[in-house]
Amino acid sequence: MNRSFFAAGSPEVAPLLLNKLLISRVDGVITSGRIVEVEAYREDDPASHTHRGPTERNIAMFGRPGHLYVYLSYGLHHCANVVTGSEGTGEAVLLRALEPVEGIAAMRTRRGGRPDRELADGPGKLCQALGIDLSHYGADLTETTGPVAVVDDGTAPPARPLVGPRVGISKAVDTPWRFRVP
DNA sequence: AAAGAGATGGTCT
DNA sequence: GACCATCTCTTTT
Repeated sequence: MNRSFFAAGSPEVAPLLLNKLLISRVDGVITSGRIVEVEAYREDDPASHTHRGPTERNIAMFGRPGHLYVYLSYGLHHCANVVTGSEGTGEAVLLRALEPVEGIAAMRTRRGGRPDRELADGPGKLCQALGIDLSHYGADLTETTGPVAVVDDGTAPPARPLVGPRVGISKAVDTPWRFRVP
């Protein structure tokens, strides 16, 4: 993807990320999935990690767009975000679900032999399936030779994405910034 | 089918 | 010391 794609605000970029591919190359294994569910976050948003300004954890969200923000959720799971907006604005799009495309056998192994339907249908699950963790913090997603990348394979985003409230948050629960492929 | 609870550790107050 | 941008397993309808 061109870097300019990521320069708009997270609520604008989020639906455009639908149907893009997320590709990882970890331990020499290539796995990929189509992005089918996302959520937008930004600094003026009480539910965002950046709402109280830059910290060591969230600094990537204030960095250049098109890079990866990863954090540890509930001490157990990793969650992957695409940084958007201009540098310094503190916004990102959380990747919530993928439809597995490539390397499905490796995903099954990483996911402990769970049913295929549950390989990447959650933010923690997709990171486990693709092998994404804190070692990929800040990775350049526009660099296709890097460990993690967002790629446009020509599939257009849905004309009418499903829109709804975000999940798993306790503040700004009514802000409709979750987008899904129908 | 739905609801509840435990796991588990970093981050921020 | 409280609070999580979650997942899985167990228990209850």
